[in-house]
Amino acid sequence: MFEFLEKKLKENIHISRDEFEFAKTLFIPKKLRKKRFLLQDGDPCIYTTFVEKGLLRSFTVDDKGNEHILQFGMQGWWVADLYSFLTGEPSEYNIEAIEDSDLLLITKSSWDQLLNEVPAFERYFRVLIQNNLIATQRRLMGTMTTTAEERYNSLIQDFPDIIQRVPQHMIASYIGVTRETLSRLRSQLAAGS
Amino acid sequence: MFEFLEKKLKENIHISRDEFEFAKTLFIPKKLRKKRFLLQDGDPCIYTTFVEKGLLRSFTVDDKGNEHILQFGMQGWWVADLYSFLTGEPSEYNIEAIEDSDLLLITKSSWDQLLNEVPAFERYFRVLIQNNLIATQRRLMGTMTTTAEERYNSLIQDFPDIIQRVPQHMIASYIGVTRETLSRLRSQLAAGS
DNA sequence: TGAAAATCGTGACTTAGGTCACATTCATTT
DNA sequence: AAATGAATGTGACCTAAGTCACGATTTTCA
Repeated sequence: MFEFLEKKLKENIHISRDEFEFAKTLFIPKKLRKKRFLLQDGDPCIYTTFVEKGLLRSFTVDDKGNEHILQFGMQGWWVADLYSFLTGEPSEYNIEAIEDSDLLLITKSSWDQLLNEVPAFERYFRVLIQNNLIATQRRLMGTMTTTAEERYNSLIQDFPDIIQRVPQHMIASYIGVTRETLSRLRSQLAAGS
Repeated sequence: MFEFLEKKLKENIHISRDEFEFAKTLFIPKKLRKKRFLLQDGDPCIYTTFVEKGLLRSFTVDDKGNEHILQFGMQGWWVADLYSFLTGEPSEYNIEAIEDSDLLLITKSSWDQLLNEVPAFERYFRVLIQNNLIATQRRLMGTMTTTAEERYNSLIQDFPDIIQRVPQHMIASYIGVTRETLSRLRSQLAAGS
């Protein structure tokens, strides 16, 4: 149940066996079946989630009922609404399983305890958040400087297998266009090659 | 020269006098005059910068020569191209002073030293980056869910004084529209009230 | 102070992507 | 196996924002 978490931690930091055993006591294993929700908007995001296996997405729903995907959470990734997790305020995001998933949940108080008692975790999360910030800044600038087609191509470049695992309308809502636009774009790409 | 840095640190973490004195030795004070550059794209971003006084902006220039602003750096903020700073790769960003500014620069190796020798700084930067990530995620979702007008209103809501200090075409390139679009938008807002 | 450079406004036209509507295929459940 | 719902494709039309062009005003700095 903790294989992938252990692997990911050891890629980034050095922790002792005792520290890892302690960490394991703070996580809550959970299986989440496809199409089930881990978080619904309006509720506070009380867990940060590590994906041991499967695939999640976090997304908002706007006034017109359109979904906008903030993040796909693949194996080895962390998923949460950070703001709600840190403040306890109601979340504006939903988190849903795209595939049957094995998750490791940790509450805010356990997380605080982990950071306080195992300084290596403080560093681990700093690096994690840092990389996430870099990626999010890239994506933000991408929406300002590139076309929908370029963003689609970047996505399949960066995450080739996501196309196989995720329905197209979710890809569309991740790159920031409607499903119709992505559909047309793909048929143009297919014709042009 | 270190007044504002000290203030900002003490808002977030507890550090001893000795630790702060040590930290001070790692920073390089620099005055940067209006319109001068701290970083030009193509060069590696060798410093992370704390703004003691003044105003910076970081921005990219796309193929057509249009500028896109990632960040304004006001008093008490940190500015860098994180990716380039961490990896040493050439930066795709420029950092320029919008006003005459007093800066505190720190190199990667000094920064590493600071994080290793004063654990409170590890936490300080984790929290800083965390808040930046939350804000950047908000801005990203904003570009997908809101109109240019709403983004403009949010900006003047969040940073009322920025309108006075920054030329309009930079505001436009921050919210992700052309200067013409922002100009028209403003005259509509003025007419409608 | 006087010339050069920035900045801003605005009109005419173009365009990428959105909206709405309907049809088809594919998957899921009972 | 039938049926319901999810996912995709595609045509016709619309709209927010971009592009290009020109003038006017304001700053900057030599």
